[in-house]
Amino acid sequence: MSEEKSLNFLEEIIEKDLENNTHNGRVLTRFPPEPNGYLHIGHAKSICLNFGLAKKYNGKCNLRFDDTNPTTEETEYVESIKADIQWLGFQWDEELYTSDYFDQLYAYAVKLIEKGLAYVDDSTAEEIAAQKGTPTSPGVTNSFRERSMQENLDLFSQMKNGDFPDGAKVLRAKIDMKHVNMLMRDPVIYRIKHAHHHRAGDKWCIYPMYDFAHGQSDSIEQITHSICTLEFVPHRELYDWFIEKLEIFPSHQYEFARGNVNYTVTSKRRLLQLVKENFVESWDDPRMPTISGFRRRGFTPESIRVFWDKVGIAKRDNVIDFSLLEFCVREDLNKIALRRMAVLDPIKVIITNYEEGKTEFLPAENNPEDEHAGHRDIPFGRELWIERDDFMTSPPPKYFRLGPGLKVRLKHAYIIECTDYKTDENGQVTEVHCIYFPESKSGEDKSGIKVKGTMHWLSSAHAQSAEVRLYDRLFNVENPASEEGDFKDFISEDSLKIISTAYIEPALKEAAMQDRFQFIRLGYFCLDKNSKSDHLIFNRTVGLKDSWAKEMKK
RNA sequence: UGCCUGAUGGUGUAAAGGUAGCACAGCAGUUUUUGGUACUGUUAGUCUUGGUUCGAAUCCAGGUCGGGUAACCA
Repeated sequence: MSEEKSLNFLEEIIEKDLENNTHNGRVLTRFPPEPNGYLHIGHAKSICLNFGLAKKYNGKCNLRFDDTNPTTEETEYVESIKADIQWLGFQWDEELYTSDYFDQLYAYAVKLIEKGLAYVDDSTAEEIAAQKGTPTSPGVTNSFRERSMQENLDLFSQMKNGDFPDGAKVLRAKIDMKHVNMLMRDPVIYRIKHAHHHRAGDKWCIYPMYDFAHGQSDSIEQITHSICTLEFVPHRELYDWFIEKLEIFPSHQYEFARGNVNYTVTSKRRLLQLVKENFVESWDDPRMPTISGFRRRGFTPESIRVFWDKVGIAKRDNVIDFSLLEFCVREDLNKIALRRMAVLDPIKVIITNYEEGKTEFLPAENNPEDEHAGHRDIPFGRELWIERDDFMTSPPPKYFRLGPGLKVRLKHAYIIECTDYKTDENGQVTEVHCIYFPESKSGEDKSGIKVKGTMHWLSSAHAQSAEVRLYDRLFNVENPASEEGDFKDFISEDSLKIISTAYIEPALKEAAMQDRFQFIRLGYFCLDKNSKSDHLIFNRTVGLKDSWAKEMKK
C-alpha cells in the first residue's frame, strides 16, 4: 500500500488538462537554456521538473537552446549543457534551437506588421527608454509609430538585408504605451546585430528578442505546458498577446519558484567572476554549484534528483538548507559506496608483541549495506598508521579511542591496548606502542574483551600514497549575494584543504573514475578527473555525520 | 509611487471549510566491529485585525511584511 503523494500545482494543472482532454492527452514540456554558461544546481530543478513531468504523464520533453543573442552564446556551452542533462539521467525527445526558427519568426514579424501591430522605430535605445515612462507614469508615443504598413515592411526588409548599422532601428510591437504592464508598452521585438551566430553563422543581422522568440518557439513545437520561473510572470501577458495576434498554437506559460540553496551563489555573473578571477580552479571546480562541479565532487545524479524531489514545487520564495543536499548524497552514497580505509594525518603504531616481518591478510566487507558487494583482504602487520586524532596522551571522558592504557578494536582486525608512546622535543607524539590480543581477531573473537571504540588503520608496509582534497562550503555566510560589500569577501578559507601525503589501502590502487568510496569514519570520496595511476587524487564529496565532533564542541 | 506575486515550526513542503502532517536540521535514547547506518522518542508552526460559518491555514475585507517588475539580456 503506497502512501498517496499530494500533487504540486503543476501536476494538478496537467491532470486537469488531461481530464478535459485539452491537448488530446498530450503533454509536451521543454527545457530552454540559453547556451551562454554552465548549468547550475538551480537549473537542475527545472530539468527535473520538465523532464519529470513529461515522464510522469507519459509525455515528452524537448531540449531547446534559446539562442537569440549571438554575442553571448557559444557551442562550448551547448555541449556542456547536453552532457549535464544526460548525466542527470534525462533524455530529451528533440534537440531544437530557437535559431532554427529564425525564418518562421521573421515571417511572424511580417505578419504583425501587416496587421498594423508592429512598426520600425528609428529612436535610440535611450529615447525608447525615456518614452516608455515609468511604472507610475504612462509612456508616450513617437512619430515612427504612425509609419505606414508598407513603409514598415520595406524598412524591416532592409533591416534584414543589412542596410543599417547596429542600433539604427528596431522593430516594435504596437500595443499600448500607457499599459500598466511596462512590457506591453510597445516592446522591442527585433534588433540589429551584425554578429556571427554560433549556429546560424552570418545569415542574419537582425535577431528576435526573448519575448518574440520564446512563446513563438513553444507554439511552433506545440508545447502544452511552458514552465518557467517566477520572474517571467509579467511576460505572460505579452506571451499570450503574441499568440493571440499571430493566431498560432496556444501554448501556456506557468511559473514556479526557483530553488535557492544557502552558502552559495548561482548568478551567472558571480559564477563567472569566481572562475575568471581564479577564486576557483574552473567551472567544474568541486566547490562550484554547477552541475559539473557537483559531478566532479562526487555527487550522484540520483542524489540531486532526490534533493529536488524532496524540496518540491511551489510559488513562494525559498532558501533551502545546504544540509538537505548533504543528507541526500549521504543517503545515496551509503547504499553504494565501497568501504575502504585511508589515513589522512598519520601517526605510527607499533604492535610490540606482533612478530616482525609477518603479514596477515584479513577479510573485510566492501559494504555492510550491500550483501552482494563482497569483500577484499587487507594486510596487517607489526607497524601501522592510525589517525593522529585517534590518540591522546590525556584523553577526556567518553573518548573511545587510543590513549595510555586504553583498548580499542582495529576495524576488521584485533583489539589493541596502548602501553607506551614516544614524543619529539616539541612534545609531539611520534610513535604509539601497543600490544595486541591474538584471541580477539575480527570474526573469531574469543578474548572476551569488550571495547567501546573501533578505529581505521593501515599497515605501514603496504599503505600507498595519495593526494586527498577536502572540500567544504565555498562561502561562510548563508547568502553571499545579499551581504554588504563584495560577495567574494565571504569565500571560506576552509573551502579546500589539500592533503598531499595521505595513506590509502592497497585495494584503492584499483579505483576507477565512476567508483564511489566511503573512507571509513572519514567520509565519501571519489577519484578526481586529474588523478593519474602514479598520483591518485581523491575528492571528498561529503563527510560522515560526526556526532563526536558535535559532542566536543559542547 | 503603479502593477504583479507570495506569506504554515529554524529550513523546505502538505492539508481543496472538519485531527495542522511529512522531510531536513536540532535534542534525547536503542542497536552497532564505522562516534557512520538503522530504529525509537521529542522540541518547534498557520503574518495581523476583523467578518462569514456549528466549524477557517483554507472563504471575504482591511492592514503588515517579503519577492518580482521600468535591457536593442534571457
